[in-house]
Amino acid sequence: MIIPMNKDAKYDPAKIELKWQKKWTKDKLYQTKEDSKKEKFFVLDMFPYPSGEGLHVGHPKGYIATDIISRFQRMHGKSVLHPMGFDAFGLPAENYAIKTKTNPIDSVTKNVQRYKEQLEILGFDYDWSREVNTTDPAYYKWTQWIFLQLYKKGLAYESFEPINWCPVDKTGLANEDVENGRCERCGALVEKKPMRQWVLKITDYADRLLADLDTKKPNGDTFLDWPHSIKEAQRNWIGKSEGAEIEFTLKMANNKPRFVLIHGYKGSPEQDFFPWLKKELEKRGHEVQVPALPNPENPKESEQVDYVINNCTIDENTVIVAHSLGGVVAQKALMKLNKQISGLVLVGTAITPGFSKESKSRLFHKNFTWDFDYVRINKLAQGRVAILSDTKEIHRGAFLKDMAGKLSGAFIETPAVKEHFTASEEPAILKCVTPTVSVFTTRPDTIFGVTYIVLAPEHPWVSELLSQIENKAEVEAYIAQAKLATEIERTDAKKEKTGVELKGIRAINPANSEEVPVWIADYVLADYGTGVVMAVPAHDERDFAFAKKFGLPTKHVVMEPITVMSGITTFRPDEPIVYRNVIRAVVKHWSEDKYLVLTWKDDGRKSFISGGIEGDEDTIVAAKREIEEETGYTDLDFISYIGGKVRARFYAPIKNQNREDLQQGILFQLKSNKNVGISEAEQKIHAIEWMSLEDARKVMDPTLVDFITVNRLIANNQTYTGEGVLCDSGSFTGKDSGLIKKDITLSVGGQWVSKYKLRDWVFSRQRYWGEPIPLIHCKKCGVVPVPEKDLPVKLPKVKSYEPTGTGESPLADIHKWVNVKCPKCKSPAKRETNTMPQWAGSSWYYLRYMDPKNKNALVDPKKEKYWAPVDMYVGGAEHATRHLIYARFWHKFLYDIGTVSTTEPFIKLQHVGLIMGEDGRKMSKRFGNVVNPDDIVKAYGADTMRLYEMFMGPFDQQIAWSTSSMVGVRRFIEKVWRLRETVSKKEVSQDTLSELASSAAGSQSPALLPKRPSNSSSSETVNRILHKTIKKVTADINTMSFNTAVSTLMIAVNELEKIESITRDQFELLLKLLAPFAPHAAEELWYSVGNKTSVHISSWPVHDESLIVETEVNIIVQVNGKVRASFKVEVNTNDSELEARAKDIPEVKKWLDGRLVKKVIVVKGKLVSIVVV
RNA sequence: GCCGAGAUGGCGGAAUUGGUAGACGCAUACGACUCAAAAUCGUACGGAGAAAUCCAUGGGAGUUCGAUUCUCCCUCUCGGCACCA
Repeated sequence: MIIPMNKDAKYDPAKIELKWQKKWTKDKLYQTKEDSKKEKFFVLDMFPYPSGEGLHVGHPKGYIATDIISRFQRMHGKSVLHPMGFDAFGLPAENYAIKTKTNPIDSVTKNVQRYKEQLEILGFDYDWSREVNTTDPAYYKWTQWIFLQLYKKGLAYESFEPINWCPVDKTGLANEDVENGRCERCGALVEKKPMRQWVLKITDYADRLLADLDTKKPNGDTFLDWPHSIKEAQRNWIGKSEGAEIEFTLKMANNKPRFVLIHGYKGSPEQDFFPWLKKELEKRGHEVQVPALPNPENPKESEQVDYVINNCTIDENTVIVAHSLGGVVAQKALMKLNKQISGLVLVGTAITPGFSKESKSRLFHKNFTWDFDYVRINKLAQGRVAILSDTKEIHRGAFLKDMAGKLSGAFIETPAVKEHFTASEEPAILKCVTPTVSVFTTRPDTIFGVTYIVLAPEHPWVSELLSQIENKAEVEAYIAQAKLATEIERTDAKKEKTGVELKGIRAINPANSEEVPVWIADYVLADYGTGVVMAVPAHDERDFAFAKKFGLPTKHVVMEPITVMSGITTFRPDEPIVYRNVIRAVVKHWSEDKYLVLTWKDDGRKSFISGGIEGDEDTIVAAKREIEEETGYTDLDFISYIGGKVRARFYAPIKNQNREDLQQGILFQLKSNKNVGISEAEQKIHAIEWMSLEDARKVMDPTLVDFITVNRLIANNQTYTGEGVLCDSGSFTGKDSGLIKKDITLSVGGQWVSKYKLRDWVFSRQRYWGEPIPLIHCKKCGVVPVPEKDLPVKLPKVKSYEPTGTGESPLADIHKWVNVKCPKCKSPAKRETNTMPQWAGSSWYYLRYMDPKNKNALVDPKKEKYWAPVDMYVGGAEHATRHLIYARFWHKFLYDIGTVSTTEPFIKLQHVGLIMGEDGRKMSKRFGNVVNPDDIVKAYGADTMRLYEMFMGPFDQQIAWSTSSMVGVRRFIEKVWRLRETVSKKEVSQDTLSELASSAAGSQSPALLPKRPSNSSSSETVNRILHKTIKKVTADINTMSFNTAVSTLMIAVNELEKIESITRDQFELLLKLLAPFAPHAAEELWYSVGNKTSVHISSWPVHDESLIVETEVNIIVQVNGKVRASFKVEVNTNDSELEARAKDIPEVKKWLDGRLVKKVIVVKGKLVSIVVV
């Protein structure tokens, strides 16, 4: 595109830009040092990935901004660190290598070179002596070092769990690399594949990553000055939710063990927990025997053992639970019987005569023998042995732990309700003998509404229970199918729900002891929460959809907040309330899509049919009765209940009483128009009408229950997921659901916990072009870290980069490299062949800029202390939940091990809005809308491009490129150029003037343009213009409002242009303001007026407020809020005079004539607002 | 569905704590300069109207002397998350 430009202009960027770039480099103008006398400023760009395509015009936008900030801060006398580097490991370079069979090192070197050239022509002030490259072994030595530290702290672990696998790129992916079930890089559908991999425990840092987003400074500002949207995206990604973890006991229909409960010394079946445990077990359908052992006060071994053998049924279906000395009896009986049993639970049992903390000797010490064949006991109990120990019994506990070891039994240490398990209820024992599953819920308040529970198909219990499931084949088929489905298929919320009931297993709701069915379904995710959901279809949409599909019941336990009626039915607070259960019936026409609506004759309100339920009358019967009474229709079918229960409080005028109704909606359909008529009394009260639901919605009062009902019918919304008042919830009935969540959790023995959506970081890539993971696998020693002195583990050259898809990277074939000696035992071992993901190197690169050449440490602590943290970080918002989370995670870890001194890496973050193509689409080769910065610089100059990108619009906003609009900023620079000629001649030597002329393009002599006679050539006017500009530009750079900063400069130049001449000092002020934006032009002009050192190391001007103050202000006059006139006045004119002046203006008088002035508002220095009637 | 950001002339956008809506730039029109063109300079530039004046910041209400700005509801656009219990 050809844009008309001033060919005669003396401004020729091609002549000056390269010249200054060379000089700045030669002078090392931008090399920076740790200077303890100066304040530091660390301004950072997200470093680029050098692709083969080079930069397009959108990439430098952020770099221009940081360059402006960097120069601005340098001119403030700060020591500025503004570095640049390259992130070059990863798939694009590797895929290119595969295609061209070249070593990625070569293409990376070439691309980096090209990128640097493109950056250099824009005149950035990077300190290139600090350049880093993630693929440089001297750099990735430290990436590997960080991995080793993570490994040593247990934060890197080997896992064999199924992970996201991209079948095209043939590598595992982190959760963060998957977008909507597809590989973020290539778009292929991601599969679940079990795979050996290295995983970083980022979840250990979830809480801190979340909390520090909001950490406040002492002054109340948040420590992280980040865009709200990025913080929010991170919060979302971490996904903390608080809720309850509650245990549900499972009950099996088959394989019901029978229990023999054996009491201890001085015990009996009526004492301690025995009666309660017996009842609880029987409730679950178990047969229970509790023998009363002879002589409990003075027990003898053989007497008690024989009693058990002779009086109890002990076989392979028997579980023996024995308390205290009963445990000895049980073991002895078992040894004597020598028969297999189903299980043995020893509760606070006795082991030797000296087990108790009481030293006094007891008779039974002698009457019992204290030898046990633990191996045999374990065998007889089929390995199912559990030993319960009360945490309060420290002395006994030590013995029990030892015993558990010998018995190879489960040692369960738990606080008993009463010491030595002597309370009347000891839930720990029950838990031990009955299998339970733990559910996670954020709505424990709805627990009374649970009608089934659902396990994830992968839940470990499912395979454990398989033998006891009646429909085993069906369940296995479902699990197999769930495994086959891709992530995207499984997690599609719109998909119809699937699932299978585990027949023969029931779960017991701990809130009300109700038995509910147990299902597995793939809508429950194995790796979130506990992998088990308590389903409350009445108050959760997913549960409802599932319940509806499989015909599971719905139970409402939360009433919607009360609806408060008005008018004739306004509640009368002083009178008593009658509480009722009420039906609200909607009756559909026999042939049309219309419904019965009543119009109340007293106040004209419209409602559906309603009436109280009498006593224990059936709801449907009550509804039919009311329909007949109020409308006369009798021939109807029940269709369904409508939504949840709604509570309403109102005054019933007909009955003269206050009421609080708990309303249940019911839908009926008429089969015919059969009508028995209604009583005269009813006819007087209301009229009947047929309406469509939409019409009914329009005429019903939005505050009334009927409105909720009709909305539900229209939306077909059957669940109420909000908070409200509980009903049918035992002792919690009537309570506010939002307030008792924790109480209800504790009451069912649950705990209040936090869960996160964030998953651990899958850190292995089965690819070539990445940092080798510095570990060695030894057959004897297992996984052995590479000693730090042997770092870096260099990536070897290979012939084929093709990924293998086997779970190993192509490195596995480089035998020379793979086969090493174990660092520990020196026997033959193999290197880990997985490499690190692309995000590894970028997770800490900002630290290396502080000390890029250090061979002994990642960063010198002194240098780190000086430069950290990053004061300003600019980059794309697309990194919100990957790079920025990973880097924060590593940084916090490095803080924990003392490598860095701050808890957060980036204090201020600003994201760049994308530059789109001229067609509004993303700039891409594919669309052919890519604009190359080199071409733009050639045509307009780097300064024009810089100014234009800043002027386009708000920095963080996405805006389309427009080459034709660039001419405006180019004209602006030319204007500044011409302004140079108005600088008073006597202040600048002729030499420099001619020097400037000679550097100009073309040979035509510039005709001096006729100037308008200036309205004031006084220095004062110029100073006012300049100082206002200093103030605004300074403020705008600080808030990154570059577009208005540029426009402010334009305004200033437009104004200065009108003035005949300005002084050199004044012109220099302008150049300083321009310098960060257009560094070449500013430098050229700066030298041209006689300076010998760079404008970029001059000092930023400070505005003088006294020069800005205007003596005259414009006052606007409003009449009834409309602007009618304005006048100029001295700044300090007082209110009454302002009012008088305003009222005196003819244009104002016109509006005041014949009207009464009601009020006058005077805002000093701004306006007079007159209100008239 | 949930969370976040946004919607202002032909176009990109501006507007301090609510106080003259449309700064600055592009495009357009006219004029000056020129043989002419380009460039430059000047003038105009939201809509309706001859004018007075009226209407205009996605739509609708509200608070206020006064709303682009504050509150509520709705529509649309962009970004993030999404069967997260």
